[in-house]
Amino acid sequence: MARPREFDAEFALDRAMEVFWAKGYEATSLDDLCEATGLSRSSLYATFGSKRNLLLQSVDRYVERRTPNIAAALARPLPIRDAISALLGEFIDQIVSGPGRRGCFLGNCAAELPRHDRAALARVRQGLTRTEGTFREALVRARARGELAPSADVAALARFLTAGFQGLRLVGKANPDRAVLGDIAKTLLRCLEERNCRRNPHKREFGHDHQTSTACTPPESEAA
Amino acid sequence: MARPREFDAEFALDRAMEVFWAKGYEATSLDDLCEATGLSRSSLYATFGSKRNLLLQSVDRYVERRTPNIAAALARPLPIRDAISALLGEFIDQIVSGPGRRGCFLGNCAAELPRHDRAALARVRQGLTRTEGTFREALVRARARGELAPSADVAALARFLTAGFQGLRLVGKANPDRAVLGDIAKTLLRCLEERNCRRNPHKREFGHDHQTSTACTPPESEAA
DNA sequence: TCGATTTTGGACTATATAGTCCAAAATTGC
DNA sequence: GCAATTTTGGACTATATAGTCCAAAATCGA
Repeated sequence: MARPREFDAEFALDRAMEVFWAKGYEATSLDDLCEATGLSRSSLYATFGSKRNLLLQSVDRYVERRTPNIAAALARPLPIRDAISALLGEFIDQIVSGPGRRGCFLGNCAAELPRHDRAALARVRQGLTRTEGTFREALVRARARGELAPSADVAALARFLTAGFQGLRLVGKANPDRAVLGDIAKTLLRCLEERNCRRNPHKREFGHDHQTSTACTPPESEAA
Repeated sequence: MARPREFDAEFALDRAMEVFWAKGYEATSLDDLCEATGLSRSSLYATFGSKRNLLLQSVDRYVERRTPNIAAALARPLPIRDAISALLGEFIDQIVSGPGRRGCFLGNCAAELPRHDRAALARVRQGLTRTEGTFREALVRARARGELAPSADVAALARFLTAGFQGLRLVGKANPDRAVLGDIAKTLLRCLEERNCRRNPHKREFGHDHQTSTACTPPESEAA
C-alpha cells in the first residue's frame, strides 16, 4: 500500500450524521459536510461515494449508535413501566432543555425523504423495526417477570411505543413544552398498565372497512 | 383600479401547499411552485412575498383545511372511540393505499424546519394546538355523554392523541404496512377505554427528576 | 533512494436556485 | 380613445450547489 488516510472514516461518518441530523438532508451542503468532517471533497467522495450515499450510511450509523442506548435503558433493573417512564423523561428533558432539539434522525428522514426514494426509506424502516424489536424484547422479559398479563400482545405494544416515541419527539420539536409532553408521556404509559395489556380476542382488528373520506385531501397527481 | 389578476390567490395557495406538502420545503423550487400554481415569478412574489412566506401561509392554509375535517369526523353520531377508530382507519387506508403517503404536513414541517426558525415553528405549533383543541372538544362532549369517566383528563388525552396520530403517520411514511399501523391504532385506542381515563391523583407527573443520560447523543455545538 | 500507489487540497464545471426587474399587455375611469 | 395603474412573462443576476479532476504530497516496499 501507499499513503495512508489522514482521517478516521468512522469519526467522519459520525460527524456527517450529526450534520444531517441537525439540518436535514436537503439543507446540508457538501461544504457543511466537509467542514464538519474535516475532509476535502476528494476524500469524502472517495470514502462515501456521494452525498446521498453518505446519508444512507449515516442512517445506519444512527441506528447502530442509538439502539444499544435504548436497549440499555430498558434493561435497567426496574419494572418495565418505570424504565420506559424514565426513558420518556429523558427525552422530554432533552427536548425542553433546548439545544438538542433535533427530534429523532429516523423520524426526520421519514418525514423529509420523498416517498419514491425506496432505498432510503428502507433504511429508515429497518431502523424503526430495530427500535420496535428492542421494545419488544424488553416487553417479553417484563411479561416473563409477571409485569404484563401473560396474554399481552407485546408485538403490538412495541409498535405502539415506537410510534408513540416518534410522536412525542415530533411534537416536541414544534412545541417543547414540558406540560404538553408530560401529558403525552403520562397517557402513553397508561397503555402499559397490566389490565390493558391482555389480548382482547373479540375486538375487531384494524383495516378493510372504512368508508367516509375524511382526513386530508388525498388527490394530487403525484407531484414529481 | 386597473388590470385585474388573472388568477385566484386562494387556489394558487392551495396548489403551493400541495407541493410543499409533497416535496418538503427545501426540495421545492420556485420553478416547482410556478408550475404548480400557474403563476409567473412576478405574480408569485407580488402575492406571497417570498418562498418562505408562502410556506408560512401554506401551513396556515393546511390547518384551515384539515381542522374542519377532523372536527367533522369526531362529531359523527358515534361513540367517541368508534369515531376515532374510524379516523385512524381512514388514515391507515390512505397510507397503505399508496399515492397519498405524504404524512401530515404539520409533522413534515416540524421535522424539516430548523429549530432556529421561530416563526415557522410557531405556525406549526399553532396548528398542532388546534388539532389538540379539536380532539379535546370532542372528548369533552363524549365525557358529557358518559363515555368517559367524569374525572377523565381530556386535555392530556387530546395531547396524547395528537402525538399518537403524528406518530402513526410518521411511521406509516417509512413503513406503510397495515399490520404494523393496525397494531399502533389498536393499542392507541385502548387508552381511551373508560377505565383508563380516570385521573389518578397520586401518580407522579412528569419531569424534573430523571438522571441517567440515555437516548441519543445530546452535544454537538449547535451546527449552524 | 526510487518507483509505485494512494491520498489530498482545491480549482473547476455545469447547473440550479431564490429573487429582481422592466417592458409590454390588460384593464379602469374619464 | 386616452392616461393612469396594475399585472404579467420572462430575461436576468448573483450565488450556491453536487460532483469532477488533477497535480502535488505522502507513504510504502524494495
